[in-house]
Amino acid sequence: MALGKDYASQECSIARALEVVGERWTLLVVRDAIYGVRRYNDFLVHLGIPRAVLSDRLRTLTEQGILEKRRYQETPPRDEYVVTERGTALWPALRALSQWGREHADAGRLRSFRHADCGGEVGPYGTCADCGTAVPVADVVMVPGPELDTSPQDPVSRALSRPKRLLEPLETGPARLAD
Amino acid sequence: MALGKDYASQECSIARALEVVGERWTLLVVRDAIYGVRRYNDFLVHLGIPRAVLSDRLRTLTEQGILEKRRYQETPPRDEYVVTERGTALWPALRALSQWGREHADAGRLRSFRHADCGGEVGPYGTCADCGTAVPVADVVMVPGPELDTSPQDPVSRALSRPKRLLEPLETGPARLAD
DNA sequence: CGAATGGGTTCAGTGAACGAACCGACAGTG
DNA sequence: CACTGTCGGTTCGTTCACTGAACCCATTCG
Repeated sequence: MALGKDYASQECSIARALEVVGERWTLLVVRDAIYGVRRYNDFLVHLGIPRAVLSDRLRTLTEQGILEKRRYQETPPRDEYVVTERGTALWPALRALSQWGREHADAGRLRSFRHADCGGEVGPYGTCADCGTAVPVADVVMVPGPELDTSPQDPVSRALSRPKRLLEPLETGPARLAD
Repeated sequence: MALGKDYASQECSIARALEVVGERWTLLVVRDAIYGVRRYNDFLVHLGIPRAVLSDRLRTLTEQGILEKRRYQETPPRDEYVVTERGTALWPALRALSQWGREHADAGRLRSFRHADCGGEVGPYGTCADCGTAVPVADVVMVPGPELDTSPQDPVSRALSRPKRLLEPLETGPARLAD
């Protein structure tokens, strides 16, 4: 961890996890990656994070095998950051934090998560309220709630204010004019 | 959050949660509180955290209603910090982080969590592997694993290296000589 | 009396985060 | 060909949180 020292004295898997993803912004970058954000500029405008910090987090997460840097076009060379299996394994932790935030930090219903197969809501333990199965990340659909701002400025927030299956790449629209 | 700015631009319950518990050390303080640590000095020696930071975290967590400051003796005046319902509600997130740390950050089995009623292991979704029920925090027993240091120096680590039910106060032994 | 304990506060030094500026490669426009 | 814009960064000065050590006060033990 970057802040001065790590949690070396802690014999604890929570501390080990926080050494990897406990820095400021890191979990939000992973969250965005699971939501389908892949490009440097999309992370930048959506998070409002300083460029130097974003570069550092993307590099660290890539080194840790949580993201994978992938060239998606050659001229000009452009890379995207795709979340790996190791990264999607953080989804239960993020979902639990999201749940806690909803119930204990703002009380708003900004987004909800639903099971793609049957439409049931994903409950506090990650299982579908309707069919009871433990829903894998790829089968989760993020649905905007009533308290989510309906007219955000940046294209990334706009793309994330529509229902969207997790892990699928984000279509930010005005990226390549040829579309 | 304390580092320069908060995550104000983020319309996201994960960001709201991280504003409250996302600072360095904060989640480890909550973890210790759930493990049964209650006293300033016990947090101090177990976490190896600077005093000023610990004071700040305890004050902030108390203001947020995650811990409750409670006077347990009058002469001399002594307070303890007890985790509230709002604090124990963070357990699913901590358990998920712990799970990720075990599988993706160190591969060691430092501790495991078991269902007090039937002894079954608490699985990745917080349910008991044996009887299938979603195990509430108070019914979780923390069991030291094979890779945990068996002879730690400080009394808090020693108390936590024996099987122990979560939320129950820690007995650190040489605290009050009259016992 | 002197030493130890519990629960802090204060302070100087360091290092990370912040924001703004800059940069290089390329693409499209006039 | 020059101009403008986009993408993915790096560099740099300032600010601010974390760190470790020292200090403090009330009380209690020997």
